[in-house]
Formats: sequence, C-alpha cells, structure tokens
Amino acid sequence: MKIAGVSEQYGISADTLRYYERVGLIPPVNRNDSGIRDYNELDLRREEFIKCMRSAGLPVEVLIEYVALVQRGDKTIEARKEILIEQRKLLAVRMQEMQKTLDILDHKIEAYENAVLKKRRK
Amino acid sequence: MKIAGVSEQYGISADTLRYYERVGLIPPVNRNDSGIRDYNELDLRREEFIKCMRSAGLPVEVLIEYVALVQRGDKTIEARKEILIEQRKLLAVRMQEMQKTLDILDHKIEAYENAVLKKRRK
DNA sequence: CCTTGACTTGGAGTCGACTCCAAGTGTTAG
DNA sequence: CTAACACTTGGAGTCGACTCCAAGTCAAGG
Repeated sequence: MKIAGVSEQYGISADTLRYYERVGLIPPVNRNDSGIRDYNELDLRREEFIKCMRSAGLPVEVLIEYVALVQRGDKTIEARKEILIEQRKLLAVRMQEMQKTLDILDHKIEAYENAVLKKRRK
Repeated sequence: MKIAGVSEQYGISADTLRYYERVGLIPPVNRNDSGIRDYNELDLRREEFIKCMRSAGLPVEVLIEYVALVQRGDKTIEARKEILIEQRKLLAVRMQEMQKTLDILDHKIEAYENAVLKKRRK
C-alpha cells in the first residue's frame, strides 16, 4: 500500500507518516523499484499502534525510544516493559485529572440548566 | 496574595499567571499602590478553575471566550452552557481514546511480563 | 544610603508536533 | 508525446502554550 492509501485508511496525513518515519517512530518502510514507499501488514500495524499511543498523548520522543528497543531484539524486553509501565502510570494520572474536570463541567452545565429554567419562569 | 504566592500555591509559574491575564484567560487582577498584583479570593478561584480546565486539555482560546462571556453577565448564560457542553463532549471522546490505549498498554505489559518469566525459566 | 530581591513591562525565544513548500522524478491517461 | 498526478527529498514555517529576557521600579533590612 502506498502512502496515500495509508493516510486515508488511518486518518494520518502523508506528511505526518513521512515525519514519523524520519524521526524513527517507525522503522524504514520498504520501497518499490521507483523508490516509493510500499507499506506491508507489519508497517500498518505499527502505524495503528503509533496512532493509538499518540491519540492518548504519549510523547513522540518516548515512542521513538520504545521502537528503537524493539529493533534491538529480545534482550530489551525488560526495558520496554518499564517504559510502558511508566507511561501507563502517567496516562492514568491524566485520566484522573480529566475525570475531575468532567465532573466539574457536569456540575456547571447543570447549574446553567437551572439558571436557564429559572429565567424562563419569569 | 502576590503573584509568587499564587504561583507556589497552585503550581503555576508567575510567567504563566501573567500570560493568562494578558490574553484574557482571567480578568485583570487588582493592583496595590505600587502596581503589584494582589490576588483576592475570587481571583484564586478563577485560577483554580483555569488550572483544572487546562489540565484536561481545554484550549486556552475556548477558555478565553468563556471568560469573556462570563464578564458580559447573565444574558450570556445559554452561550456559556453550549461551550461547556461542547467541551464536555470532546473531553469524553479523548477519555475514551485514552481508555482504549490504557487497555492496550495493560495487554502489552502483561505480555512482556510473561515473556520475562519464560526467559527466567530457561 | 545602598544593596537585595520581588515585582513590573513589552517583546523575543522555545518546545513539541506537525505541516507546508520547492524542485525534481516516475507512472498513467488521453 | 505530453499533461496530470502521486510520489520523492531537505528544509523551512506554523501553531498552541508557554517561558525567558532586559530594563526598570519599589520596599525592606543592614
């Protein structure tokens, strides 16, 4: 699959896909005879993983480090696990903050709802 | 309370507090005779609100709009409510994405855990 | 009196993460 | 044969949100 197809399928711009590859967020993608990227199944799964991690706010820098470890093989499994555990922890904290904010928003929305009703009753 | 105190109490840098005021994210804070900011209770509650909203990723721009509406009084209540409902919706979506990522991280961490154990058993 | 340190301003700089651009090459449709 | 179009590269530009800087003012302690 060429870059435009991947871009459409995952909703990531071609520029961003090239950027990801350039900075090492995914390993180099194979090229056809004209030098054009030809994404295989593994590449696509990688893009999906990256998309998922990025959507949750994991920093590009951390993901680069993780991907580099994957490339170095089984001896890096412990290090990779530590990275994921750390990021999982940070993610859980962010989600807690967001939950707190969500609750406050719900309170405020309800308060505004009541204010609107009271106004209408006048 | 002076800016340094607020900064310490809320974990927001003095620069950021001034920035928030400059762009209209909070209304101008009163000054003492020497022109130094003197935050009152209301100002502090505003900072706390902003801190909470920002920690959940609500854009500064949206908050500026919201604060401007608050300044314009009761006739803007409906508009404010709409903003909060919209942001609440976006927040819920982001949280869902994060939950999905969290689940995947948990799966991966568990898989790594098993891989580590298998290795040790050799 | 004078230094120290917290504050003031306007404006410039930084950072993460893209996003866009110019110039060039290769494949395809008419 | 040529025009259109998808792709390539390296590098520059943008955006949101701060963060830092220079130059100046003021209150308090030694």
